[in-house]
Amino acid sequence: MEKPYDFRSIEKEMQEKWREAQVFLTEDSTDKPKFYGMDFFPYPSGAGLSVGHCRNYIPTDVVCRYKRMKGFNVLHPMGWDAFGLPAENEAIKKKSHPKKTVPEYIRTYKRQMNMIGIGYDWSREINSSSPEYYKWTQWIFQLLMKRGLAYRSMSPANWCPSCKTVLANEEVVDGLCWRCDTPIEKKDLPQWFFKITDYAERLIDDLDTIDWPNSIKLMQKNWIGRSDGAEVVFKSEQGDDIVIYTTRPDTLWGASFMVLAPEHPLVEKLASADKKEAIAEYRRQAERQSAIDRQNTEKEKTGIFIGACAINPVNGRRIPIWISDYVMMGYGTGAIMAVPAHDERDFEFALKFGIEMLPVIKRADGVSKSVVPENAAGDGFAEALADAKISFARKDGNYLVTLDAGTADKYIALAEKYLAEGAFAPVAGTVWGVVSAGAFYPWNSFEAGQAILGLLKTEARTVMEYYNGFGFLRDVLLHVEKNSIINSAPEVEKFGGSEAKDKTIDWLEEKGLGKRAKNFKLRDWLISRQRYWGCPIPVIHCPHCGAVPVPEEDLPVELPDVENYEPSGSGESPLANIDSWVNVKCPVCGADAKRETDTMGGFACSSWYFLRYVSPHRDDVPFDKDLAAYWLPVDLYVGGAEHAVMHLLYARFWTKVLYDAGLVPFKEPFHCLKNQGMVLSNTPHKALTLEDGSKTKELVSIFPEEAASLPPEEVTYKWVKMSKSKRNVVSPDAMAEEFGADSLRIYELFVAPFDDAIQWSNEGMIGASRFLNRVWRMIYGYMERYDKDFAKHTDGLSPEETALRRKLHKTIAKVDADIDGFKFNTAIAAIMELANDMQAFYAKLGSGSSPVFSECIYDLVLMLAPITPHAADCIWQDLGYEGFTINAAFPVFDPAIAKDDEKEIVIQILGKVKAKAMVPADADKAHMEEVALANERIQKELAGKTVVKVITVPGKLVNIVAK
RNA sequence: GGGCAAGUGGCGGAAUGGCAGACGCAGUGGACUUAAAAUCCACCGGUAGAGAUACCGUGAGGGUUCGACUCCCUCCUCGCCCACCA
Repeated sequence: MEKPYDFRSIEKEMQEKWREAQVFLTEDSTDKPKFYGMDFFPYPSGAGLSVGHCRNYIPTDVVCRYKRMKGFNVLHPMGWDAFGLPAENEAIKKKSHPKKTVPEYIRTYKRQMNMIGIGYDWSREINSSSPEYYKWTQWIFQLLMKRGLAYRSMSPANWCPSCKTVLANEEVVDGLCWRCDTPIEKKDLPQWFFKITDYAERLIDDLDTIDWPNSIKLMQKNWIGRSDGAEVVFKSEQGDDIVIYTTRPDTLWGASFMVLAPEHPLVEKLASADKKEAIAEYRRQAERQSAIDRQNTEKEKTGIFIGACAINPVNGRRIPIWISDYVMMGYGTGAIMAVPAHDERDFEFALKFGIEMLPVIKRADGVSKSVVPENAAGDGFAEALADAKISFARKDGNYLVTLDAGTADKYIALAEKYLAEGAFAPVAGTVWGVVSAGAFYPWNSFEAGQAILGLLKTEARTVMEYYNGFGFLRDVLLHVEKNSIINSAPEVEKFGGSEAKDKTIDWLEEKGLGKRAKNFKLRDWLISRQRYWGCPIPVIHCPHCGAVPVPEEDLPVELPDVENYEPSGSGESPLANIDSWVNVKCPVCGADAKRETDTMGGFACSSWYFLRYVSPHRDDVPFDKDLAAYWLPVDLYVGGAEHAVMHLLYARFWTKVLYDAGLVPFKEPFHCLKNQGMVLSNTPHKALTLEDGSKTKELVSIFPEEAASLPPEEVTYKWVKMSKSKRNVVSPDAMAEEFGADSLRIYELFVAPFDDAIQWSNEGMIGASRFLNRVWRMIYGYMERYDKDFAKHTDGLSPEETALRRKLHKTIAKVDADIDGFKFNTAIAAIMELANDMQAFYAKLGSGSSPVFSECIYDLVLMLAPITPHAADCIWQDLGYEGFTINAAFPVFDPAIAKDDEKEIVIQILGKVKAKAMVPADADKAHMEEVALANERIQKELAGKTVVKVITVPGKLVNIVAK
């Protein structure tokens, strides 16, 4: 039977048949085990689907189809993350309205998803911007309110002046807006927050219970940022309690000063009268500073002394209180003790402002002893350096240290003395500086110390550049202070490292000076957006009753239709202008009241959508409890790594809240998470031109049109992520049109491992297409001879048939394991190998027939079915089978058939391959050894040598150790 | 500055302690064709050699092992994420 591989008509035909037969409709009640496979739902954009999206959806589709064939009841739904900034910004740009653009884009996305053959159950399609959906987003918002997890507070929020809204911390990347790269400002606005911080501990601990990529778990851990330490109460001289947080309570004795955040509430009270004006000015400056400046670690430290002192409770020492923007009000207690000997930032601050520094603390574990030898105090070391002229500067993150010649001589003399005594301590800082520069590796400290002395004595004696020179500089400067070493608490003295820290906290608690405390970098989740296109916050503000939830029977609070929805920038949402909508009666007391006019950020909508899929049409509950208990947690969740700390953290938080409320029986929503690799596009770049016209080394991406207009030498191509804003997106449409959806599917799976980034090129598509064509021709060429009863004709097979059948079953084993393990590239390679063997067999077969060849066709089609479903179903039906491959059973591997009779083993001498030999597959070690030693070639090699040892690995190799 | 992941032919990649380069792309030669495309066959890491073959070869250096792309240590490079969090 001749049938050209006309993928255009075949793919269309199959997609129609699937729709008519409703093959992807999911049943809820079944005896089969369940499998819930899900993709991150996309926000519909005008650019349509890219080949990058396909890299997400195709693998999930393969696994879901495969699971169906393995006997699972599979839920594989899709929906639209339609609310939010991206959709709204795009509509503004196009001078349209999101209510118009979003449905339009959804149609395109859906068409493309169907075009590439993704088997979604469209009867469960959801749209986060439809009232039927967001009614329940509002319902969950109120659940959070009831549970004390949603609150409104006035606070300086991240304000994007371009998007004209506030953003969550997670949405600020390098001080820039995640959507438009505009620098973020601080703005004081009343904002709704979710108390995600209450769940910080659980959000870290439960990571251990889920099967996620380690890198994502780590990112979440770092983002939540748990640290263990203590809160210690210092007293101001006036008697106020100033609580500081530290992770190093064991260094309390080295506290040299105190720093408060500029906004710290006690600053006003503590500051001396003459400093008030300067403090106010400093606060104004700090506020004006954009987040990007504040985050710049290279910048000089700033701060001022507030004219007051505090008393260190452990030693009664009086230390000055400063304010600086390197201490942040939002973390810990907004106050720190500064220990220059142990903290580089404190050290730098002390240097900048000439604050007296206390030296390091003696400890038993040797760590600090390496800095100061036991007998250093009072032996002249400090005195010798007391009148040193030392200058320093920070340069590219390093300290440039200059010693005057006299100081260098003294330093050398002392260091030599210590070295002679076998103590390398005084040069330790120097040693580590140079060691980390790689100059003296792999010497030990003592040897390195001597080498460095040698350097000091020669031309390098006056100016040395230290990498990581903190330790050295600290040692020198601290000893100039002529202070002897300060001890820790006597009870703690003999402990070192983390034990010292722990014991010190015990000691502090015992004395009532402080307590154990944990801190998190995670802040509460700011959910208000001063924008139109989002889920309205279901709250009414009453002058008497405060913020009152809209009664459940009045939900959803529908987003009103407005012509002009663009953000005003006033700090209020456009909804605030609709008087008829805003003015309502208080549901509690009936007084005149106003609706909340802010909307929720898009991440609220996506924090529970995986629950809605189980019962998308229920209008009485957000989700059916029993069905949620049946389907969830999600067995496979696939999407990009860019959501590591946003969506994935929020969804985990909401799930835990629902769990606590008794609504779901699980604590984690996504059992297994996979991140597909990025798709990179070769994108033109040019040198960044500064305002004054000079060009820098930094490259910025440009559009293809601009690249074409520039001289070629000014254009550099770089592989960067596909994004609409760079106009380097490749759409799947052209690929499907030229090569077919099935070829596109093969190519995207085959080109690289699932989680590797790929550099997109159309070149490889041809290989996928060729392979499919070859398989097609071979199967249709044989179709008239195809024997459905191949299983009954397995006796009296020729050696070629046995060999092909063996290959078939080995392939089944590999493909099965590889699909299950997300190794699609090697699964396809194995299928290609099988097809190549079949091709060779087929060529020899001529016009003959073979039941084994029929068996191979049957299993090959079913192995291809999840990967190339259109072609597979077409062949399936032409072979005379009813229905669709997705309802057939995946081929079953038979180990008895796959087993080899004979195996080729490798014979090595001293690990080098010298010969090969065939042995029975189950040959024992003795037999293999015998064969190896009898080998002609080996005999020759061994002539005149003694065999010391023979290593034999059954079925694999014999290695002869001979001298 | 910190963390994570990776580095293998001309290219994408395979092999996770046992024959390095599976599978595919590109390339070279040949068959078919009036010709081209498509298809089929052969070759396809480097050096030496007509050849069989020999030696070298998985970012660099060292180590463990009978045997290392694979495990350990140090360094280099690229990528991603985080970054004044006390």
